[in-house]
Amino acid sequence: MLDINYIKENSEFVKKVVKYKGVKDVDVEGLLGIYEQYLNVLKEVENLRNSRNEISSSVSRVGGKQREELISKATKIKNELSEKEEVLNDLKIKIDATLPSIPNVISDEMPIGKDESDNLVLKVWDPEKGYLKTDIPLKYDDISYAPEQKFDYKDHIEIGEKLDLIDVEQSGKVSGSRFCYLKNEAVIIQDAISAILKKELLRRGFIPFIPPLLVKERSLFGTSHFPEGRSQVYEIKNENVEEGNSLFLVGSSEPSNFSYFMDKVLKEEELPIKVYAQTTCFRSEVGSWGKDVRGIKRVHQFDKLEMNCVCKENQEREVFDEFIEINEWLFQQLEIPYRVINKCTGDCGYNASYFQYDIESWRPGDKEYMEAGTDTMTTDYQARRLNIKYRNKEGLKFARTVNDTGVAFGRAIIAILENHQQEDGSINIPKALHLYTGFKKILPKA
RNA sequence: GGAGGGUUGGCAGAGUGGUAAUGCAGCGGCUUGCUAAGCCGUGACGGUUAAUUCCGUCCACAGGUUCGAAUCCUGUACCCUCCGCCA
Repeated sequence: MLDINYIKENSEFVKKVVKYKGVKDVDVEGLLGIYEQYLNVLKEVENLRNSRNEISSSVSRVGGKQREELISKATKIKNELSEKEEVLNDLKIKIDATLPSIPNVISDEMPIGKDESDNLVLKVWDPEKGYLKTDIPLKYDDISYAPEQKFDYKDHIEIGEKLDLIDVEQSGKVSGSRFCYLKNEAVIIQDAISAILKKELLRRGFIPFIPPLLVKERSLFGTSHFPEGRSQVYEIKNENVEEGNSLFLVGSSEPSNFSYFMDKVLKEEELPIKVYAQTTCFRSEVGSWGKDVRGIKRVHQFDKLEMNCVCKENQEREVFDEFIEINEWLFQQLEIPYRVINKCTGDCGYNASYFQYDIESWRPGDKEYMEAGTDTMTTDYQARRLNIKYRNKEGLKFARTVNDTGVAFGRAIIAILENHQQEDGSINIPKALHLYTGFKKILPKA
């Protein structure tokens, strides 16, 4: 959420950002108009309250007729006040309904563009060649630099079925479309990736979390997943939920993790606080019917290790850079070709985004780069909504938040199966995982 | 599922109808001959002002009663204790 006074002072910039991000049904001028009205009524109300308070405090000091007069005077003010307060309240409700839908402003490093085709490719890495020379500006849609096909590559679902790693037939019977059973070595690979990443994160001073996965509305509002992304979220609502209140299944542990700091005042010296949480995530995926229907790329339930950071002003860029460095480190460990993308205004996810990178891994099975993780700076946009503050010499300040997909396991497994497949149908396991998998190869079943 | 207690500033903790004590921490200042010190100031948010000016709001949240509510009434949320049931 933006500070309304910031919007007032930077209205032209905010209006531009709304346009660049393609956010609909947001009227910045209208909001500022209502705010002006609100301030006018607020002044009247405060003046009336002042008179009432003055009279009231003198009532107890006098007696008799004088007292009667003061009380009747105060009663008159009281009636006038309640009318004005009603007007004030209505204006406040309008502001509260509109203000959260104003998106965060953007970094001057964020490219301005309509959709993903305007994203910038920052760097490309290949296990055999290392970083590619990218002196020519690379277009998002141009994937000519992707690794060469040495034989006829299969996609992960074909590999998964053949090697008995993925079963989407039975999950269809059990739970419907877009679920899966992971089996055998696929599960062990997930555990191994988890192990090497957690080791690295602990070395870097992260705090491990196991957070709640069912949360109240406030948490999802706080990270700006609500109200915009409400349809993406499963609502748990029946007589078994306490006191009839709905709970929501998180689509990422980000809301749970940041909500740990909700309504807290942190000490300046304890920042930055970096946490990670490996959790199951649930997404309804409405509106993406027909897209990525094959396999486990886009499913209703998947496991993810999320990295989050609460920090102070001026620390956020350093954290953002560390997060993407960790993402790159992991994919290099897994020996998977990837590229790093600077997301443009039209494709930068939710309203909180100030600056955002994606890491995309190569999928030889479908000949595409696939989003594997997102690193986002949100300034104090989420911290305002969650009321996360820290104290420094100047007083209380809103904290900054940075979030990043440490690893989305399903997609990492897709990348490993597809990139490390051999012509004989086996899969080579990246060296970094050997200690944890206990095997170096997945062999075709007899 | 049943019964009871509770929620006050960053933290601790008074206050039961007249407008939020006190201690600690943090921050600012003074003192530095009295010894890991002492003294003074300082809650948050909003509006307003030349201003460290003035005003308003805030005692979990939302209503109500009252000239006036942390205090009385109603509802809700959350925490704790005990009983029951169960993993």
